[in-house]
Amino acid sequence: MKKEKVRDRIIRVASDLFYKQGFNSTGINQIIAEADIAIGSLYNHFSSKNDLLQAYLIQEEAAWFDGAEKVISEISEPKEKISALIDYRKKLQETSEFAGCHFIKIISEIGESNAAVSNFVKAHKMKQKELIRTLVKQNKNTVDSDAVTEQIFLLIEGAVVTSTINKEDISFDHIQKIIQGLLP
Amino acid sequence: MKKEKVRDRIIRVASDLFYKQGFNSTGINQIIAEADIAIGSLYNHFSSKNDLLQAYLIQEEAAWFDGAEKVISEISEPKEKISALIDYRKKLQETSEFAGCHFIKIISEIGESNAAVSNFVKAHKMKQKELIRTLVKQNKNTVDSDAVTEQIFLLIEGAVVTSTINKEDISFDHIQKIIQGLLP
DNA sequence: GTCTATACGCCGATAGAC
DNA sequence: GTCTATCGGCGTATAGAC
Repeated sequence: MKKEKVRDRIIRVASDLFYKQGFNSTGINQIIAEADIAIGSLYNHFSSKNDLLQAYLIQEEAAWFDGAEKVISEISEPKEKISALIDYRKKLQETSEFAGCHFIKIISEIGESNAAVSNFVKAHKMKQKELIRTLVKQNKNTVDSDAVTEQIFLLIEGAVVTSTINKEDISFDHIQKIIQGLLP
Repeated sequence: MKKEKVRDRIIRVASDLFYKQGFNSTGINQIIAEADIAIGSLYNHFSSKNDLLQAYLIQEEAAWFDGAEKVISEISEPKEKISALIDYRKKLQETSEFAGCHFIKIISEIGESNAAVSNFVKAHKMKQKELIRTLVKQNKNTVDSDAVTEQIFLLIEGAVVTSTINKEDISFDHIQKIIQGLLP
């Protein structure tokens, strides 16, 4: 196995800290200490903390879709693919100890103060919705695909924030039932 | 009209800043500058920034329920009360320029680092859900009140976070239709 | 109970040696 | 390309005068 590159280690450490304790609560000094590098090395790879934030978001988006598509591709029935997508979100919450959605978190924290980040998150959520729409349309006899897509998307978002606040995953079980009832 | 007390002015200014630019991004110095007081006065009224955070959350919860109950009490039909509650959330988003839910925001920012805050937010969301449950049960011929309550709650939470990211209120129009279709 | 002055530490970022 | 040393500023909080 190839040795992990310095840049990758910085992103990995920073991602973990940004996610677990928040972007503003994570200092450069903590990142370099946990990554076991000097501050000069960090600024050799990233021009600013903001630059590191963007790398973090790009990496998390890639990981999110890689994981989602892997789960979906293992199943043939569209209706079951949608169920698997919800289980995927549920599992992400469980493995992170209900730390929540990376993208909702960062928007909650920085608001509209950084347009690049706002736009990235907006685009990310749109891509998530389009993935749902694709699966809904693959499902035969769905009456109003767009309305069903919207409802599924909103229920998932609601379940994610609710499970983050309550530190439990029962919301995902609720929406599984609702959504399976929605689909023919 | 009675002159606004210093303590109230501090809470008002701090609340606005915590909401609009985030808790961690708001410094004590900014609060005292905008409230036009000295730092000694702030620490005379609040023992720490954390103490001020708690006062902020308590005040926002009171304001939320005052506003919700006012809107609901003006209507007699339970089904229309639920519709009015959704419009209330929509209006809150519009008047804040889609700044989002105070409680989801603070949890996203501080995570589980402050148990008092986590528990307060969890209890607040439970109260919101119980308000919905009361209205659902008042509506005649609802088949499974608890399941419908859960679904309405999750759809509203999903609409709030989605409208915050997209800076638009169309999600509320979507859930109005869905929820009106759910209720007999 | 409001004020000013200040303590002490961490913040992000840069300079320049090697 | 990684390192150490250091900058200027802002963070929360306290002391003590009035």
